[in-house]
Amino acid sequence: MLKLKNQTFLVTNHGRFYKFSTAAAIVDTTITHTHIQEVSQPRFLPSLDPKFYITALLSSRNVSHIRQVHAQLAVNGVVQNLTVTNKLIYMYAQHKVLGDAYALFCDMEEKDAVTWSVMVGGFVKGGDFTNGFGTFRELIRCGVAPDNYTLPFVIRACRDLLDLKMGRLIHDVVLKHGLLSDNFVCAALVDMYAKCRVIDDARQLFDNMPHRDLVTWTVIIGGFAECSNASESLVLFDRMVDEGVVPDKIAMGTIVNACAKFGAMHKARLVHDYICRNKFSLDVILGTAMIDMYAKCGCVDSAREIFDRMQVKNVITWSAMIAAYGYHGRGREALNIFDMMLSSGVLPNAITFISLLYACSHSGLIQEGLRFFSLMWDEFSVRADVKHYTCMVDLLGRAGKLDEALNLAESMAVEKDEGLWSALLGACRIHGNLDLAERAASSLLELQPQNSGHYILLSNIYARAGRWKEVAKMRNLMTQRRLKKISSSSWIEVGDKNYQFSVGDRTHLQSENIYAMLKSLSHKLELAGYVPDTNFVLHDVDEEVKVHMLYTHSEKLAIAFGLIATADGTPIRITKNLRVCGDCHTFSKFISAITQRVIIVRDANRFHHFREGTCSCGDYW
DNA sequence: CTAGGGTTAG
Repeated sequence: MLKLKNQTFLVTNHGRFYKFSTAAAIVDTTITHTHIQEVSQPRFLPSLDPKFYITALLSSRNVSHIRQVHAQLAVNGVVQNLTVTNKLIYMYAQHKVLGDAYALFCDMEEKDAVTWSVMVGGFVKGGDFTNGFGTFRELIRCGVAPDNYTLPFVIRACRDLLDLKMGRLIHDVVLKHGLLSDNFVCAALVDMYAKCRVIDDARQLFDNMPHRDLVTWTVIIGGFAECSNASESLVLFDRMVDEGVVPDKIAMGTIVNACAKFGAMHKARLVHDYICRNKFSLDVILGTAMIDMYAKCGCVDSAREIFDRMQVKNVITWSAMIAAYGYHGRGREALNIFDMMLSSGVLPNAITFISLLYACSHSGLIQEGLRFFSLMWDEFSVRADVKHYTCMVDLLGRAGKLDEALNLAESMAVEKDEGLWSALLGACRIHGNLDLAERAASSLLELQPQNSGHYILLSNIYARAGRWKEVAKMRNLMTQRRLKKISSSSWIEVGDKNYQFSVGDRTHLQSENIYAMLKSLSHKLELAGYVPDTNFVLHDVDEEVKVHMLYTHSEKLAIAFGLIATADGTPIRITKNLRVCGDCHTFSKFISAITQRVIIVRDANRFHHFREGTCSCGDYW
């Protein structure tokens, strides 16, 4: 061992030098492992029982502690012990010192299965997927058999990267080594397929598992929710409980999220009840999820109750509550929560400000919105990104300040995305600025060439201006590019059941009645002055077909079903997984007027209350 | 000595 300058130590091991700084080189091994500490002069003991080092590493609380043990190991030659070195690599990786972990890994003359999985896992957990895959490839190249520890890590990397192609390759490796029977491996595959939205493959693996454990259940339940299959998600949860698998708080969090996503109020109450009965603590994650669930089921006051009862709140909790008030059009209360947040000493982040600015725009709080927009950088060093600008464009646009909205968008340093152009387009709706609308729509088309809605929109803007050549061009482009339909669903809850409708849905048992209801309504709607906004249908189809197409929106189907299935006086609550088109809003407005029913539409997490032909919530339809 | 699922916005 050499002492360099007076603070640095070099320790040799197998002819290789390890460099340690002051804190690193010193371990007083005469005292127990819990007392690793700095002393002025290093005192080294001869090699000790590997177990000692393991315990020392286990109690290391920071990188400097790990380095100290490492130094001691190097001096005493214990580094050559596989178990100890593996643990050392593991600890370095845990503390995200991947360079040191890898240096050690490369130095090892002999590696075992643990060494490989610790290294692959270290890279993947640290988010370094390239090196994670690289190390895995190296493992294969060295003729080592991948095992049930290593594989979940690489599968997880595929999941995080949404790399389905690689995922399928790894799936083959799993089959080749007969490891599908391992729950960790299989659950990872199910999760990977679900996150890549190949839910059928996930389901198939899941169904073929002999002993499904809680994690796999959680993964598939969350997977179906993520893939917008509400009924399967909720049903699977019940099936899991029926089969005697006891959910933990993570599983509860998953089902809470499913309820939030689908606005499944009845189920939400049951889940809440289950959580109370089984005495789950309202930890910060589950509590926050429940706030979100109640808010997205339309019950912002229940959300607030949970919020008030939570002992620990983090920035996500506060942001969720602000967002909840925001999309219910209760802007003042959202601002109030923000003030409380600041008083409690929690710092807002970028998402907090998105929620806050949205709350302002949906409640018409123009001045406040502008104030927060400048304050976020000046006082909280949160830089405005495109989402914040979108909120501001929305806010100014709704207020009729189209020029200011445009100026703001122009002044942005960041690139405009789809949401920003949509907000500008929304602003154009109010003030009919054709040039800007055309620009916005063509930008949308450029950004999302696969979204057929943009083509139709632009085509109609041209049609309105009588530019038929361009209309034809749009039509041709659409056929050329063989566009996928954007799939959109609506959910409605009647009693304790949830019903899902997709565009043009005829699978529902009461389809006949639903379409008959829409037909019988159409006359009354017409009398009331409802003119279908054919903006959202292609221009060169027959008028009759057009009107038919208008009545096949998932939301309208759901509302018609709601009129049939619910008792008079019950508000109809619809949840939609995409932002609804303008005509759906107009439609809802007229339906609420002629039927005297309250219709609550939730889309893209915004709530619109239609009562006797009016819409609250700062919407400009 | 190694392993998995969960919170806000979009």
